[in-house]
Amino acid sequence: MPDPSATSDAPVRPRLRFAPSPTGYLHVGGARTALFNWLYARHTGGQFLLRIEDTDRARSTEASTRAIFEGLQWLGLTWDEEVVYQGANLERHRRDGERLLAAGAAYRCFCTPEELDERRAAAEARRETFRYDRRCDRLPVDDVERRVAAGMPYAIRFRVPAGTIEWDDLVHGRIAFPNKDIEDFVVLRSDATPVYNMAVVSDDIAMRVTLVMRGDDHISNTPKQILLYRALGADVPGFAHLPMIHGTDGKKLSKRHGATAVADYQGQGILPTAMLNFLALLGWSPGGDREIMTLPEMVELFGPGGLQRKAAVFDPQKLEWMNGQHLSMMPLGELLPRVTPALVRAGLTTADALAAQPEWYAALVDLLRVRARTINDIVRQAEPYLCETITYDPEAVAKQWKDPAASAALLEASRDALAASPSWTPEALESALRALAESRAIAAGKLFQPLRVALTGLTVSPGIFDVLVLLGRDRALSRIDAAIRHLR
RNA sequence: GGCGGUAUCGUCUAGGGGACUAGGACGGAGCCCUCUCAAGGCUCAAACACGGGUUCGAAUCCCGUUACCGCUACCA
Repeated sequence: MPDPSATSDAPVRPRLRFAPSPTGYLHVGGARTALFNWLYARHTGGQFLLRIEDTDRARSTEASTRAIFEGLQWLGLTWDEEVVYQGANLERHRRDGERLLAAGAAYRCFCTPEELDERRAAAEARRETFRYDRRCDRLPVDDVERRVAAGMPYAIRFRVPAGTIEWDDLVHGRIAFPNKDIEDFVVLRSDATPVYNMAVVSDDIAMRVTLVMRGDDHISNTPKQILLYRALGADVPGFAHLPMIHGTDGKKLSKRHGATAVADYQGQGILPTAMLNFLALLGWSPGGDREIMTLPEMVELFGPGGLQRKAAVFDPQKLEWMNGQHLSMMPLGELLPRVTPALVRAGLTTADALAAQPEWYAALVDLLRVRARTINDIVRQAEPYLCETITYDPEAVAKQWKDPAASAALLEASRDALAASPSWTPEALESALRALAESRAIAAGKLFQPLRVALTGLTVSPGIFDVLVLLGRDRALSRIDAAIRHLR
């Protein structure tokens, strides 16, 4: 059996990259871009690479880089190979820029940024479109040499040839830009640092990226980049431009819209798998009515055919609903380790205490998760079962213990019926209480609701018999006693 | 302004010339279940931006218009 990778015509495995700038936290738009790149790579058996675009020294921070790693790790979007730091490749970017000059694809431009600004302003005042007029490209050779010899600073500008640049975008189909609309752009500044498009193309070539998948705000950068690939003699990769994510008001998602960092959602008790599922559906659909998916299912179903061209609005409500779905379907064994730290952080218990009674703990979470949409919801509901004393919710008292004397009497009867039950199981307790209700000719609910307040202090909880069992005989009976004392 | 992109219920979307009286989901309204709250089940309201073509036939193809978004730097 020949090794397929050894044959020269073996298909190239796709190589994709996620290339965030470390200028803040990992936001949901970036997370979705990462997800789509990751899904494509995993689906095709390709590679998913990570590049930190830290060339903007002023805005890049180490904390942001860490936040990106942590966000990606939390989501489970693992990357292949070493992380590439763009800043480390500055020398190559410069060499590639100079290669352009040497090859005659670019020229020296002695116009200063100030002069350019002036001309741009003047053109604008005349209501004309400003485009660099190539004056430096028309400088006589000896003039250029004289200026260089004199140490005059210059930028390196790419000479855009005539023609049209077009490509088949994986999400948009064919996109074309007439070259006349692309001005001769700077690739190396006068301080010899590379400009964004130069650095990106240089790195993507070096990383052997075959598919550039990114936000569609980069569509107009693409023709310039294609020009650079060609001038550098490199293969042009494929492109896939994903739609933006907007806030509820239809504008580009920003801090104004509240939580935009994936860490925010982590803090709200959203599960990574739900976050991923939700993000996947923002701009992609597997077709048909499929909505709830696990990560492996997404990997299997993912394809460029389902990619959307229109910007999507981020709807936190649907995210929460989806999280509830994932909360319910996730194996308890996976859920528990995520709930425990939240419970501990809330000061309701300790990890050791929970570990001491694993079955009880599992039963508790299993009961609570049905009516929770986030892990934080579970935490909010867990207090009556984890803490020794409870507080009575004033509204619950007002509603269910309207007549204290009558309520106390009812509780007393319930207490006796429960205490007399031969076993402390949901079934036995239920028949005990229902028999009591029947003997008194009252609706069972008239018994259950006041009892619920006595047991939990609240008007809402899991089924009353489950609560009774969860609390255990001693604790349940003593809480009823306490409620009776409170009422008298 | 120039260039590019986009346009199906409030939102996410299915749809890729006839199967569309346009389907699903979130959210909303209501009903059922029921010890509360959830979950679940059922029902209802809710959309093809507009105008021209092409075609026997258009949500689907083409062209305009409009609206929205992006880019337009020696930012990334």
